Amino acid sequence: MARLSREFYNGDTVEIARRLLGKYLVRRLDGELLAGRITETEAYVGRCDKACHAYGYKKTPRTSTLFMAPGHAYIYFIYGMYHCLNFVTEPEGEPSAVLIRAIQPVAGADTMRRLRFGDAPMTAYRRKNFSNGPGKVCKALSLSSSENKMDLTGDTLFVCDTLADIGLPEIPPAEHEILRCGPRIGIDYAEEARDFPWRFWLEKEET
DNA sequence: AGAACGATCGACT
DNA sequence: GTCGATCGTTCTA
Repeated sequence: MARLSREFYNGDTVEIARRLLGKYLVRRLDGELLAGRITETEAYVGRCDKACHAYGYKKTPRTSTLFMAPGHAYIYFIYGMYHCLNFVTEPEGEPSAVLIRAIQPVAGADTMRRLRFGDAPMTAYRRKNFSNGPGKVCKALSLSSSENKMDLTGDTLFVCDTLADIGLPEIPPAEHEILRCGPRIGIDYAEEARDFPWRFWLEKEET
C-alpha cells in the first residue's frame, strides 16, 4: 500500500502542514483500516517557536520524540485526559512537528464512532463534532502514548495521497473548498509566536 | 516533595 | 460566552 515516504516529512514544517491538507490519515487497528481526510493542521518549529514543546532545542523525556528522524509520530498527553497526534518534521535534530487537528472519517467510521461515543446514540451535534479537534482525532483512532514514536513509514499509522492507495474507491473531490490559514489555537502564552499564521484548514467557500 | 501548568473537551448559562 | 475535569510533565527547592 502506497504511503508518504520519510522524504515527505524531511522538510519545512510550515509547508508540510499545508501540504498535508486533503491527504488521508490511516490507522490499522486489529486488522481494520480506519481512515480520515486531514482537514486541519498546525506547524510547530523548535528552532524559533515559543509555542513548540522543544523551543530552543529543549530536550526532556517528553520532547525526545521530536528529536527523532522525520516521519515519526509524536503523541503527548494533555489536560489530564486527552492525547494529541503530531508528525515529526525537518531533518533529524531540528525538533519540529505538525499537529493533526481535524479529520473527516472516510473508512472504519463505525469503529471510530464506537471509540468516540461508545454505545451512546449518534446525534447531529455528535456528528458535527466527531473529529474536529486533536483530542477527538486521537480518541476516534485509538491513539495514545503507546503509539508515541511510531514510524509513519510502517503499516500501522501512515498518510497516503489517495484512497486508491489503500485499496478503497475514490470519493468525489470536494468542490468550492478553500485553504485558509490563521493563528494557532491555545498558545496565548507564546509571546510573538502567538500570532504566527501556522494553522491551516480546509473550509467550504462562503457564498 | 510539592506546585503549576497545559498544542482540550463538553456541559452549561 | 464561561468553567471545571483531570493527571502527566516539568520546574523549583
